[in-house]
Amino acid sequence: MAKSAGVAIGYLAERAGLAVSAIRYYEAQGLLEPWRNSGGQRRFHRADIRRLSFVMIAQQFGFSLPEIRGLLKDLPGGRTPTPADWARISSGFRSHLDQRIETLQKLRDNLDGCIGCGCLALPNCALYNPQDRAAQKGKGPRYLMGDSPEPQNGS
Amino acid sequence: MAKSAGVAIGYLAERAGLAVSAIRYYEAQGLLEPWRNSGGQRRFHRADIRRLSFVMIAQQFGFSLPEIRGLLKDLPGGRTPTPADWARISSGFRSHLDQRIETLQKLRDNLDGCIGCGCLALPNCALYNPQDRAAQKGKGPRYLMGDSPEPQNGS
DNA sequence: GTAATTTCTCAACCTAACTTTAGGTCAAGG
DNA sequence: CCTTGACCTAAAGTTAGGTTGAGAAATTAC
Repeated sequence: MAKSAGVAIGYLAERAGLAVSAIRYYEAQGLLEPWRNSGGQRRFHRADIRRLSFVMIAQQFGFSLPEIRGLLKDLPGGRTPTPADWARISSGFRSHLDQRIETLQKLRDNLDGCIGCGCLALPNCALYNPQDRAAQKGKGPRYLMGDSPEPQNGS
Repeated sequence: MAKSAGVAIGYLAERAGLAVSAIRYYEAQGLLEPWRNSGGQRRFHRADIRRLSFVMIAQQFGFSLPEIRGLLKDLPGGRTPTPADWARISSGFRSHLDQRIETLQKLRDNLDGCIGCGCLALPNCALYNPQDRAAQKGKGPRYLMGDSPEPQNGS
């Protein structure tokens, strides 16, 4: 038992507040592993509602689906996750989140300084200086989010 | 004078740390308005380096290109922007940025609470509860970032 | 006066995260 | 039995933010 026949995709979708198509897509991305009933239809654990909630939260935190799949590795698929399971992966979240917040705050502080001094018009402004940003790399969607065109002299 | 022949796209690209193609794309999106020389090539103001810097910063802040175009409306295209110009739109930034930070902090606080109490497994957790999120709408990429499938009774 | 760069346009391609569509199958009700 | 609604698969479409490529014209360098 324990499996108690499972729930259908439509039910899961409604409970999670997602489109059915999104859930199929998530399965294709390896975020869920439903089984099939005799007629070939997907059956899910009720606990997958929480799993999907987690996915949605993680997305709000800025994680990509592959990254979320990684986080979910820590969540046992077979049994209902315990609070301890959630706590474990949640704390992984925590550090990512802290970093994002810190980055934004730094950006804001910089901006504050610039507003005060008008240095966006000057070459020594950290926010302004393109070379700084180009140098640190890996920020925005630079080069299709993966840094293709560069010198590439040697690995 | 003042226009002093302007600079070429390649120069601008290098100074801004962007690909040439990106700059053409930004022009197509209405973020820049270069003029053309006698041979039909784009010529830019030197001040456009800063304009592009602004675009890149705004992107890091999470603004979309249309939104950035809106912010740039306040930047006069014809003359070199003054520190006062930058200060004006920077302070517009400020409030957006504050909001983003606040949202993330709330999320973090919620998460902290959940880690402590294990309530991700319980129905009263704000982070967990799907219905809450489904109800507030307009968060993640729900329905292709624009809420299509909803009413759908007509058409 | 060439040769080598740059730049031009325009269309096609790319990734992420889904949705939509087309053509069929399964399950329940009357 | 027949209809209705939920479900199935596979492929194509969508949006954002660009990149890539082809073929031609303009600029720059020697």
